[in-house]
Amino acid sequence: MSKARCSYHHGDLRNALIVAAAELIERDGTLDFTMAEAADRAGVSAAAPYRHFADKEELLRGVRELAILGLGHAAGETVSEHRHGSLEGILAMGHMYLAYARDKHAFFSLMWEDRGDIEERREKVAEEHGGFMVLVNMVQAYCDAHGNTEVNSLHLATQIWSMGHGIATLEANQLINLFDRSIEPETLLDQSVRTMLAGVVAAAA
Amino acid sequence: MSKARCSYHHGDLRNALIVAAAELIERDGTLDFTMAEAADRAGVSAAAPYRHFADKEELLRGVRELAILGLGHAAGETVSEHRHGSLEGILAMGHMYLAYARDKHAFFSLMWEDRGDIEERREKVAEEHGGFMVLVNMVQAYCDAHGNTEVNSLHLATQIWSMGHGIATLEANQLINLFDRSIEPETLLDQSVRTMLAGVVAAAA
DNA sequence: CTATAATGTTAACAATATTTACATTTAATG
DNA sequence: CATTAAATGTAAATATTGTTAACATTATAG
Repeated sequence: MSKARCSYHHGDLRNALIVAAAELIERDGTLDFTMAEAADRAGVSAAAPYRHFADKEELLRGVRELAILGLGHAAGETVSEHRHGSLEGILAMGHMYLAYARDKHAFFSLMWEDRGDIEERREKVAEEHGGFMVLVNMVQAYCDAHGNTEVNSLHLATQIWSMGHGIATLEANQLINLFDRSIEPETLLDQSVRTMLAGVVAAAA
Repeated sequence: MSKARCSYHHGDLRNALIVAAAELIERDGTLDFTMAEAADRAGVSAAAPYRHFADKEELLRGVRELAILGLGHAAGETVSEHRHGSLEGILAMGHMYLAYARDKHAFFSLMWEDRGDIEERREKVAEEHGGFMVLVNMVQAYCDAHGNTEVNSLHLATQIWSMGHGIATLEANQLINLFDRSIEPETLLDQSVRTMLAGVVAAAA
């Protein structure tokens, strides 16, 4: 039972469908692909997906997991490229986030878009907490290096995440530069992160 | 041609449909209401809406306008209740934003959720720029009052908006307190806004 | 008062998610 | 190995919903 297309049975349809759906989402930039097309792309009939997913929503959940993993992976890459606890590392993390939101836009929104299954998504993100925890550690290291042991790095990291997330979503809706076309998302983010971290350093003095 | 239900003609169907849709969205917390139900609620047949809206998307746009206006109105209320240029005013603005996102959740997401008509939404928001401009003015006044004439208040206001927006959307997905249930969105926002504004004051010194 | 534009109605239509009844393969069991 | 149950596919039918078409009624301009 390898991944060969013996004839009748697919062998790994569940994953094939998730990948197919992901491709369609990337291609069209929306979540409006049809089950039939995803099935077709995986080489099966339109009803086959229902052997693996209760409904389209469940298939989307599968894709979402993929997206969450992808972001977590990118976070890992980023942190490995910078000195631990460095300002540059934290800023790079922000840039990675903005880039992901831009380049994998449909994936990015899928991750947060509500479809009633908030609790389930929350669990997924928590489970694959690598991404966020990486940031928390970087922030912690930064604070340590700057002599502030008082700061709650989890709170501070959450603020940084929020800022990045807010900028990313407003940018996606072209609202970040509503009244000033020259605004650069990365600049805006860098600036505010610097200010927040400077606040930490100042408090330590 | 008053608002009486003479019999055949409704008189103000377009608005009635927008209100009906808004009610359904509030009731269910999703955008999945059916055209038929909205029409029914307005007392007309299922096909009638198409005399006023090309498709469901266009009706949604109508509701979105309502939501944007509502937020702008709340911003006006908030600013009028606080001393111009005061820190409290800016913080209150943030609290209002978080409250709106919580209390009118479906409206809030509808405002930003992409459905391909980003440019159109961008225009709507720009048109009804009251809300954001109110914040820009408050920030400007704050900076003036604290002797910093260098700061770009538009940039700073955009950062504050982004932070509020990020916190609001992460909270909506229950991610703001993923690893620390005790985190309070308003506290987090207040704290970061204070830090950003303090940065401005420090730079002026 | 009449012609026309607006606005509603009912009855199809079309696209899609989903279910049903049946087919084929795999895997477990004796 | 033979048999059978569980998985996994298929094709055809169903249900929901957005949308259009053909026709009816009202309002309004001239």
